[in-house]
Amino acid sequence: MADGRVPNTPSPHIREKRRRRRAEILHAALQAFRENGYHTTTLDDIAERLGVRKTALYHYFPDKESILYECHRESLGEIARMIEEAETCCERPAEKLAYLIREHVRVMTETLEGSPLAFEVPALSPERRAEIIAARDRYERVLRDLVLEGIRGGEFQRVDPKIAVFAILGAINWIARWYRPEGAIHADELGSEFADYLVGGLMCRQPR
Amino acid sequence: MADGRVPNTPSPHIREKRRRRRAEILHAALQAFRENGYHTTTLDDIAERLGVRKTALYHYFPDKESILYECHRESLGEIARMIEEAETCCERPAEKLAYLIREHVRVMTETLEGSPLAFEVPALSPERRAEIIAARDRYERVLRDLVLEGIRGGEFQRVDPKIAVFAILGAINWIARWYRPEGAIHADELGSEFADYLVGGLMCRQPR
DNA sequence: GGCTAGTTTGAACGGTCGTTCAAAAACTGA
DNA sequence: TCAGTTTTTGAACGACCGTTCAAACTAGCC
Repeated sequence: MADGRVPNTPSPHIREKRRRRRAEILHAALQAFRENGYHTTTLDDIAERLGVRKTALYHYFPDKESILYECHRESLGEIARMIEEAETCCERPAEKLAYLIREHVRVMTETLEGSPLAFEVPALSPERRAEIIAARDRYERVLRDLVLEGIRGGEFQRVDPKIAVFAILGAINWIARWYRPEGAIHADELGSEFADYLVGGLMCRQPR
Repeated sequence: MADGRVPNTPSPHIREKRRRRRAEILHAALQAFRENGYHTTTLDDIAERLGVRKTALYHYFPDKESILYECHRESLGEIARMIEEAETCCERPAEKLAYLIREHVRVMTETLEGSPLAFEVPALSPERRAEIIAARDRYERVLRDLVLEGIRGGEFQRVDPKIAVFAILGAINWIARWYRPEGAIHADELGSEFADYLVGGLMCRQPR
């Protein structure tokens, strides 16, 4: 018993299988959160979508909150990726901003399938909430700097960047409250309309 | 005992006192909902703010959900009043829309003190939820018609009215997520900036 | 001052739901 | 096929919290 054996590191196949199962759980949870919100979805709800008992979930996540937390981390990862891409693919602030809006809308509709994740931050423990909020703040700062840059360059009107960015994020996050994947409004059309509207509202009225 | 006496109708003074107490409870509840959200605030939380035990609340409301429901009704009442005023005080669609946005922002910051009421609709029972959603839909329709009118009159760009209105309401409702009464951003400045930005984004770029 | 109606309280109940745990089942790899 | 590991299960616990209720307290009113 007291052999010096290190716990076996699992085989790649097992590892991969587990990773996929975790992703499945997160996906089921996200759907449940979308339909009922975090607090009213029970672990049974999530488990039922996977054809399994709720106790099985504990093999993958230590508690319910961790499931929510991982959902947040994933979507914030996408946002971060999005920001990097905006740097390389666009030049002017207006273009970058439009790109970020379109991509954020895409994340909302595709990855999250309209799940109101951003609404559930208060459900996290203080430490995790702080982490998620910090990441969100970094994102907001990028957007504010973009607006500021646009104003300084004479492209944008002299708005309060903070207020403008809150308006933009509000419009985007609110998507979770009405968007339905099977609905009439098409996702990429939505992204373009939002980008036109929200960037257009910033542009100076009389060009040059 | 079996005298034919009808249960006394309470005196005006008593009636008024009770009305005020109900309002106090709703106010305390609204603050609690703002800080913790509906599901995580307990009746104890609300009662504690009033220096009273939770069971006292049952003298005024039959259950927790009814408290949330009355909060919704009150704020929807304000919205309805706001719509009527917009009819009489403004002419052109752009003006009406700007007026409604400013007023809605005022309701969000003053009456609700930033409480994210609009986020808590799913917590209501099906019937009540339906009622609140119906009222909200009527409001959205007013806004959509306004946008449509603006487009037809050549004032606004040819956007999808549905999408534009969702963006506007998202921006406004999101205020509850970041606005703090004691914060740096002043409430009426906020309303004006929102109106300028969100109506401006709809206007045709090259006026005549 | 005393009767009545209005208000608050403390104790307790009961349901829901997250969580624990030991045992069973299914799967992996030789 | 079989030992070892991973995954799932069922039963049960326990905490939290909305709710009930009878009793105590308070305020209005003649």
